[in-house]
Amino acid sequence: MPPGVRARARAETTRAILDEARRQLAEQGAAALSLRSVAREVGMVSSAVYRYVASRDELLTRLIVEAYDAVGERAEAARDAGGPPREQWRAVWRAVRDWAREHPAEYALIYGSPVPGYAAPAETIPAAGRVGLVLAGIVGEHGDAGGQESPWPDVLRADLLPGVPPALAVPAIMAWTQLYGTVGFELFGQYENVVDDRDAYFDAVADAAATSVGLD
Amino acid sequence: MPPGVRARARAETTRAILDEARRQLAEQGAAALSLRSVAREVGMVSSAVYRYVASRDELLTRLIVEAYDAVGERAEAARDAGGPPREQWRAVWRAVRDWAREHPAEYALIYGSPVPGYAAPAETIPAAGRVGLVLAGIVGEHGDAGGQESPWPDVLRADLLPGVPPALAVPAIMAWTQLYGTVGFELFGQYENVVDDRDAYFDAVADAAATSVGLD
DNA sequence: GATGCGTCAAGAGCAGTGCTCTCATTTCCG
DNA sequence: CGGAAATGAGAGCACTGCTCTTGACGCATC
Repeated sequence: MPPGVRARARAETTRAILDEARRQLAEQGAAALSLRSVAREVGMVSSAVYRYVASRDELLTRLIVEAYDAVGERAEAARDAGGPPREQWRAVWRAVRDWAREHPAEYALIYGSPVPGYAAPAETIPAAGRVGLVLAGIVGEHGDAGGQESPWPDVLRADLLPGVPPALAVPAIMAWTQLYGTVGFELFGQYENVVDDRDAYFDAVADAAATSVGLD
Repeated sequence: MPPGVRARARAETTRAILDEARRQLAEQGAAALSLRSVAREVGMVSSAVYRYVASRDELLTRLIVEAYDAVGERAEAARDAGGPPREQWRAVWRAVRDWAREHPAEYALIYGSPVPGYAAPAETIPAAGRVGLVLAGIVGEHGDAGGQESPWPDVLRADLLPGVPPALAVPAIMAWTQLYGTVGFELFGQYENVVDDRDAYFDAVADAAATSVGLD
């Protein structure tokens, strides 16, 4: 069965709407994203857009999933480029940072303050975990806990990071947090007049984090 | 000269507007904050509010400054409660986290994604630095660099953290970032299904950070 | 091949927003 | 006391998300 003219047109229109929405998101941020102006730009009347997208919130949800997937893909590609563990780790960190700097509005959408009145629906959850999985994978494969008992309290959900030694689980979560904290602070201007050489600082943070999760 | 009826009324009206705005911010978030509904609630017509607040952005700016001051005050109070350095450090961390959990919308306003189209004006800068100053103060007073050369690249603005040993400056910035990263992740739901015991986890992070900046 | 079902775009309309302008009233100060 | 400044009210503009109705079109079935 060929998709049929109608199905094809629908797919194309949907794509056009999402693309235009992402464009506007990138240009003016999530709060300024307007269904009406997306419609205008795509060349239809606002009410017609509702045939393709149930609401403004649903449009945002789709953009969120796409963003999670985009950064996740970049992180996975960085990991797959190989090299020694520490280099892999740094490559993934850099990939996240680079993606964030290329797509600040999308980064803000997924890691910034939640859009008010908007609760992330379930379909975003798997996409949201991809970067974390990549980091956990590196730690699980190459992290050296030093053969010690875990000095950390037992605070994580069980089976959260399979393959990661218990003594490295908490450090891994801390490192994951540090990654997004650092990228967020840089992106949202908190390092203005604080950190001069952002590249070098970021690499230093990545390296410190690598040490904390037992790489090398 | 007594302030006069007019000046007093003006101060009261301004206060009422700001209070109502903060209430709405707390209840529905920054994007849902509407000058018109603030006006309604305060009991005047929307155009009259513009006699007190130049624009919605200016209203947000005032709320931002008040929020920075509030969390800064709490952090200073925690430091001033005394105790050994490590305890002081943890108290400040907890103060920030507690304030954030009590005022999530305000926290999101100052540390979340910037409201689109909104650039933080200069008057927010001093207020924004208060918590960082508190942390830097503790490190400067009690941080022990171990007498070593700084293994960190020279990436920070000169004279940024007076009194802090050079070897501890980068760790201090990293710790400051980690604090807000951790609080933000908890607040914005990234630890959902990840970290079970948030209190214990947070204390563990605070402790690790304390060690990294040479406390004890 | 004609027909009727379901999808689709368009338009009008509702309630809300930020912001500006005008106008009347009130308070203050010389 | 009278003019100047400050204040509040109202109308109005251009915009938003979203709903409902109306008319046209593609397409599978009879």
